[in-house]
Amino acid sequence: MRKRGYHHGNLRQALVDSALKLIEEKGPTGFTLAEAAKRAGVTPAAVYRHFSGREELIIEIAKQGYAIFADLMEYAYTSGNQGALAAFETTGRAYLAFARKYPGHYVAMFESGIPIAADPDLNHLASRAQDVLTNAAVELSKHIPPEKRPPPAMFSAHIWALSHGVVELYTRGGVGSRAPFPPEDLLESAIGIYLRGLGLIEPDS
Amino acid sequence: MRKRGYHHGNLRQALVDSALKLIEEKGPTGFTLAEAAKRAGVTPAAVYRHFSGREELIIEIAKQGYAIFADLMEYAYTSGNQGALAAFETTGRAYLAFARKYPGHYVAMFESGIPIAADPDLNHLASRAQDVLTNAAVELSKHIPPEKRPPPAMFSAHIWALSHGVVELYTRGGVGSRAPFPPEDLLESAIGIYLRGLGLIEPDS
DNA sequence: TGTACATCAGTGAACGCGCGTTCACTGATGTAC
DNA sequence: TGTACATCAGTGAACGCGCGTTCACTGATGTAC
Repeated sequence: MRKRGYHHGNLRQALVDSALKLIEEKGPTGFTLAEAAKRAGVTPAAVYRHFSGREELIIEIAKQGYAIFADLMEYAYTSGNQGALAAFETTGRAYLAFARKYPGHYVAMFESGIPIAADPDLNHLASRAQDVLTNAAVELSKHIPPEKRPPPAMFSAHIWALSHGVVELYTRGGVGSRAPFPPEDLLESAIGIYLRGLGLIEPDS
Repeated sequence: MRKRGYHHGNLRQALVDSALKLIEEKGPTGFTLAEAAKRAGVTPAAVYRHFSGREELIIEIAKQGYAIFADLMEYAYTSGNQGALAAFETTGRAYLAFARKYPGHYVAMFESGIPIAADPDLNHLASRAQDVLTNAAVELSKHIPPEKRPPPAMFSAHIWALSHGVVELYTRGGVGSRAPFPPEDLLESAIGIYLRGLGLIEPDS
């Protein structure tokens, strides 16, 4: 129990929380201001004391999502006494773990259609998340001979695209629902093959 | 000009077409039955002569999308006198080309939230599209020593996920809008590295 | 400690809107004789 | 070829609904004296 403020306590965060639950339950479209307010035990009009409108609430969720995401990725990357390679693979796994554990945030970040440029803070937080991935790529790149080294930003873009694709196609009831591979295995094996292609894993190991 | 039927001619397809335009213009959420009917020059109620409701219209669009998609991929794969490797890369490029040329279909297929299992025809068409990719993977797999060959279905799932991820993140105004790599380059280089990891491209070529 | 006052989070009612869907209908088209 | 009839694609009006948003308000909380 946190310290309570005026009437509700912390309505702003309570609204974020019920919006998250709504998104998780009903998908990206299933979120409405009215319903989120109702779940927080409050009149729809009360929302406007804390947000300028529907979009700003979604932006707030995306912001919190990017913050958690960046922390999680950074922690996965730096924790443990792993080499650059193992650290990179841990980070890949952390991506999927995030998508699973924070589906509402994930939707707000990647499927809600909000333009990241719309808000400076959001932009900054998204950049930070991207930097974590890119730094991991830079670190790992040092083990590749310079002449066959791809730009680290491209490197990390590849991994991000691959991870996102796995999440979208194979962790929901989409195209891949027939395929009998757990998303985790799918992503791990793909990253393994990719890193081998970069010469970072010995062909025979 | 096709042969005209009763009053409108071919309202069913006209509705599909205006729905597609709407999705392309306003995103996945921006499509409504009422607006699609209006654009087709018809009352909203007329829609119900051809579809049981909103969802059935979206399903029809997805079906047509999967049919075009499978044709396109198949054509890309079989056309030209290319080796298995070149054919595979052409197919990857065809994926992106489809997403660009048929954005409305793409959205209906992958972002509309309709469960493929909802309609047997849809399911069948989606399977066909998937089979094209998997067959390409099977063919290419023959060049990999059996003991290090991944299951072809996994192989093709990797490529599909990668392609989808590139489309979602880097062809819209999303996270990747900052990254200065054209999606086509991103996908091509990623597939190249991946195939090298499978031992299908010589390390030094 | 007690009282008067200012603040402002949340209320409740109302709004205009566009949605998906229904229904009895009408009138153009195709068909049988 | 001409007429009578059946079909059925599209109409127009209406529905109930929930949405996002606004507004004047109220009453609990925090603050000054």
